[in-house]
Amino acid sequence: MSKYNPAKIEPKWQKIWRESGIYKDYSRKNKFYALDMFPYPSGAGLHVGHPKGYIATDVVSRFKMLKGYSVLHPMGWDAFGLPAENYAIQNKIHPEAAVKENIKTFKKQLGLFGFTYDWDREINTADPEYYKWTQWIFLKMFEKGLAYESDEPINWCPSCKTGLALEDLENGLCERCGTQVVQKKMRQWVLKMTEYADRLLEDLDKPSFAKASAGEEELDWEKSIMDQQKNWIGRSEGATIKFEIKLVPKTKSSERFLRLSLGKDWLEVFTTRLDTIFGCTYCVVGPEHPIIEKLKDKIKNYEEVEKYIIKAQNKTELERTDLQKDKTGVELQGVKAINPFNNEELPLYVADYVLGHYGTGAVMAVPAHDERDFEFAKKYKLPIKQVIAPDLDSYKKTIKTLEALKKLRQEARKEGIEFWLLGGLAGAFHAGIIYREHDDLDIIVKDEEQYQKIGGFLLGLGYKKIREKKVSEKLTNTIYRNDEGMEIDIGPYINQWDLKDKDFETDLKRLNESEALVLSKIFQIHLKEILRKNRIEEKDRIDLEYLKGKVFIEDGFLVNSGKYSGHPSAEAREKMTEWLEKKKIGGKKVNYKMRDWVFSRQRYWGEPIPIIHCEKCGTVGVPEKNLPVELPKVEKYEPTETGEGPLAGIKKWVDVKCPKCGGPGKRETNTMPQWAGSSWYHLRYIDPKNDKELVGKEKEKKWMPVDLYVGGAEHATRHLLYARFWHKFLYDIGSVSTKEPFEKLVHVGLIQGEDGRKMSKRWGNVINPDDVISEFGADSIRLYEMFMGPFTQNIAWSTKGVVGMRRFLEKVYRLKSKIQNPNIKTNPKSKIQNYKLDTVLHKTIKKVTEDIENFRFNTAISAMMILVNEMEKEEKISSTSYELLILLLSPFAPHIAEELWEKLGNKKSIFLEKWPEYDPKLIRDEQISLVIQINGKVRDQVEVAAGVKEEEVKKLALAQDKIVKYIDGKNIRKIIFVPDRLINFVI
RNA sequence: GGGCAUGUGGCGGAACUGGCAUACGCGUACGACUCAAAAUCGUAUGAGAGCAAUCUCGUGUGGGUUCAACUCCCACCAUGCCCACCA
Repeated sequence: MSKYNPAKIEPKWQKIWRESGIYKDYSRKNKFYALDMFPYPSGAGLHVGHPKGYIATDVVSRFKMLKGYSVLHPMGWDAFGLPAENYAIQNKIHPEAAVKENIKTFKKQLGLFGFTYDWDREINTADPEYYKWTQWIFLKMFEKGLAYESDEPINWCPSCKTGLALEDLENGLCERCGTQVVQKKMRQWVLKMTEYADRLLEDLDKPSFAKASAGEEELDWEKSIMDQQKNWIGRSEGATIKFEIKLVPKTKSSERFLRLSLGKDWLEVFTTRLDTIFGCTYCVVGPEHPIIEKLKDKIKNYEEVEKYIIKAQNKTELERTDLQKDKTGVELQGVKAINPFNNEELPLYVADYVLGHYGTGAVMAVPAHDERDFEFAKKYKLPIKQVIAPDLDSYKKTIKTLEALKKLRQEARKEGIEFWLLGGLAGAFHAGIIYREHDDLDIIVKDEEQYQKIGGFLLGLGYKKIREKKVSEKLTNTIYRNDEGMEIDIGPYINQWDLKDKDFETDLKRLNESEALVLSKIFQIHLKEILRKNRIEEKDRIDLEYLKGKVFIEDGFLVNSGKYSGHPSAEAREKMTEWLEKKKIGGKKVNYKMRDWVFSRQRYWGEPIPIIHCEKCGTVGVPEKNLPVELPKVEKYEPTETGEGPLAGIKKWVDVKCPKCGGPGKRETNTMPQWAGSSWYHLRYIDPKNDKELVGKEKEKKWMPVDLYVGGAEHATRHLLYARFWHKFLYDIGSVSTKEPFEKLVHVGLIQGEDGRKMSKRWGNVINPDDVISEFGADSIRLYEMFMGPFTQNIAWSTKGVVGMRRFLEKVYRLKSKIQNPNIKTNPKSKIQNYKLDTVLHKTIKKVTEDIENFRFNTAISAMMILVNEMEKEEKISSTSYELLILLLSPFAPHIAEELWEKLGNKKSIFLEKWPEYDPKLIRDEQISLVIQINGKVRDQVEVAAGVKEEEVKKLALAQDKIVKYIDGKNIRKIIFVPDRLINFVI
C-alpha cells in the first residue's frame, strides 16, 4: 500500500475542488454564512498565526456542509489604508502595484490550506467597483446629516502626516509608527457615531439582533468583547447644572461681596454625582473652554491664565495623561461661580485635568468625594467638605470579612490578647447583625456609658488609651493618637455622629450603620497589626493610608446637604435633578466616552471622499450617477507637510464643476480611513457583482446575518464598532434587513513564537506556513492549530506538535489495511461486530459533533485520537467504522479524508456525504468500573454491569478484601451511591 | 487606578451539572525491530516513602461548605489583555 504523501494528494484535491466547485451549492434550504476578518495584504506575507481563525471557519464550514447547509465562506482583501501605503512608500512602488503583488502572495499562501473559499466572490476594498459603494454609503450619511465637517483639534501624527481617530492611538502614540501625536486644529470630516451610541450599547444585551420581523435572538458574542465595547462607549447618566458667574468688584468695599450679575454668563457643568453638590468647593474648566475667552476682560490675571492655556495645549497627550504627575491649574481671579443649591460663591479654576471634549468641558469639584478634586484641593489649599457618609452597601466587603475576623480573634487569643468587636454608639444596627450571627463575639453598645467602651474597643486593639482626640479643621477628621504617638485618622465621616452630638437617638435611627462599619474596618486593620506583634508591615501601612487619605467616592447617605441630608445618594440625585429641571438651570443628561468618528485622512491610498466644495453652494455631494470618484493614478503619493492630502496637488483632478450650480468647484482631497471599506464588506460578499445596489435585497435577506464571525480581539473597539454602526445606518435607510450584522462572534487566540513572544520579524521567531506545509502537509498544520489548546487562548507555537499530528494522520492512513472487507459496506445497524469499538465510535461521533459546534476543536481531535488508538488495537475493523472515522476527520483534514474516501471506492466527494448521527443506544457502556470510596477516598473499584442497583453494589463492595480491611469493626454511618459512578462508605 | 480573563505534570493542555485529577498530544527513559540509524511498535512517566503489597501528599496561597472540591463560597497572591484624569 502506498505511503501517506500530503505533497501529492493535497494539490490534487485542491485542484479538483476548485474545478468542480462543490462548495458552491447555494441552493440548499438552510444557509450558513461563515466570515473571516479579511487580511491587509501586507508585504510580509502570512505567518502561521494568521490562518488559525481561517482554519476554524473552514472546519465549521465543511461541517455545516456535511450537515446539509448551503455555506457562504468568502475571502477578500482590506487593501486600502496606512499599512499598505507606508509599505509602498518604503519600497518605492505604487501602492496599487504593491497591493496587487501582495494579494498574489497571500492568495497563494491561503491556497495551500485547502480552504473552501468561493473565489468568485473575492472582493478588494481598493477596487473602484467596490469603493463606489463605500462612497455611496458616505453620501447617504452626508445626506442624513451624519457626516459633517468640523474644525476641532484632532490627533495628528507628524510622521504619517495624517489625522487619526482616538481609536487609532496607543497611549497617545500613533498606533502605526509609534510617533508622538500632537493636537492640530484642522478641517476634517467626522461621522456622528455618538448618535448611535445608545443603540450600539443596547443591542449588545437586548435580543434586538434579530431581523426586524422574525423571532428575536440574542447576540452570541464573547463577554470580554462585549465588555470592551461597553467600556469604550462609556455611557454615564448624570445631570448638567448651570452655575451663574458673578464678578468680584475690583475695589474692596465694606460689603463682603458685591454681586454683579453678568446677565447671561453661566457655566454649565456635567456631573454623575449631583448628590455631592453641597460638597462642591470650587469649579474647574478645561483649557479649551470658551468661557475663558468670553470673560477675558473680567479675569484679573488673564495673562497668567493665557500662559497656562498655551502651556497646556503644547503638552502632548502623553504628558497630559500618562504621567501620574501633580495636577496643575490657575484660578480665574475676579470671577466666581455660584452654586445654585446653596448660593455659595466658589472660586473658578482652569486646569488641564478637565477634558475639553467630555461632558461640558467643565466640572464642579467635590474634593471630599472625588480623588482628582481631592488632589487638586490639597495642592491649592481649597476647602474639603464632606457631604456623603458611607452606608451599609458600600461596606459589604467589610461585612464579608467577619468570618475572617472571628478567626483572627482566636489567633489573637493565643497571643494573649482579648478584644471585642463593638458596634459604635450609633452602630447598634450593624453590630446587631454581628451580634445576632456571632453572639459569642460581639457586644452591642446601647448607651453613652457603654460608649466609653469605645476606648475599650481601641484598647482591645492594642491601643491602651486614647490620649488625645483632636479634630482637624480642614478635613473634619477625627484623629486618635495611640501610645506610640502614632496618629490614627479614622476618616472624615465618623465624627458626624460623634458622641457629642446631642441628638443621639435620631442619628442612631437614621445613620447608625455607617460608623460601625467604619469601625470594623479599623478593627480589622489593627488586628492584623497585633498578629504581627505590633510590627506594622508595609502592606498594612497601605491599609492605614486608606483611612487617612483615601477619599470616599462611593454612594452613601447625604450629610451637610441642607434639606437633602439623610437621603441616600441615588434618591438625592433624583430629587436634586427634579429641582434643577424645575428651576430650568439644568437637568438629566447622558454622556458618552465614545466620540464621533474622525473620518478623513490626509493621505493618498484611501477612498476619495465624494464631496465637492463650491463657493456658492458650499459642500455638495457627488451625484450618485457619478460614482465612483476614482482615485487618480499619480506619480507622487507621499503625504505632504501642509496637512492637505496629496490629492490636493493634482489640479486636473481637483477642479470640477459644481453639480448643483455648474460653477467652479473643488473636490474634497481627504480620503477615508482604513476602516471604511471593512465596515460593510460582509454585505458585498453576498452580491459582489451587483452594480445597481450595494447588495441585492433578496440575496441580503437570504444570507444575513453572518452566522459566524471569527477574528482577532484587537478589533473589539474599532472595526467591530464601526461595522455595527454602519450596519445600523444601512438598516435605517432600508438597505439591510437585520439590526446587527454578526450573530456569533468568536475571537481567535494568538499564536506566539516558540519563545513565547509575539511572532514578529523583530524577534526572529516568525514561522512561515509554506515551510510547515511543505514539510508536514496542510492537514497536519490544520489539525495542529486546532489541537494546540482552547481556540480563544494565546498559545506558543511548537513545531514538535505538528509532528504529532502528522503521526496521527499516518496512523489513520495505515489503519486502512485493517479493513475487513473493503468492498462490502456493512450496515451499522445490522452488523454490530464489536460492541466495545462501536461504543467508542459512537461516543466519538457525539463528542466531535458537539465540540465543533462549541468551538472546542482540541477535544474533538483528542476524541478522534482515542478512537484511532482503539482501532489500532483491533485485528480487523469494519469498513463502516473506518468510513465514519474518515467522515469525522474530514472537516479538519479534508485532503487525507478525500483521498482515503476515494481509495475506499467512493466515486463522489466525501463532502457530499451526510454527517453521521450517533446511536444513543450504543454510547452506553455495558460494563463500567464502579469506584468504591471510604470516607471520600478511593480504595477500590469493581467491574459491574451498567445500571446496577445500590443494594447489589453494596453487597459486592463489602465483599472486597480491601474494603473489608477498612471497614472491619467500624460503624458505617452513611452510604452515598451515585449510579454507575461510585459508592461511598462514611465510617 | 478601573474592567475582563487566567493559574492543573518537564511542556501544550483534559476533566460534563461537585463524583476515579493529569484524558489526548509533545518530551524523556527503557525495550522490540535493524549491521546501524531513522521511521514504527511496546512499556513506563505528578512528588515522596517502601524489596513489595501499599501508604502519604498533590490542581497559585490561606480558610470555609460537603460523605466528596480543579469545580461552589470568602480572603489573598501572581500573570496576561483591554481601558485609563470620562467628573
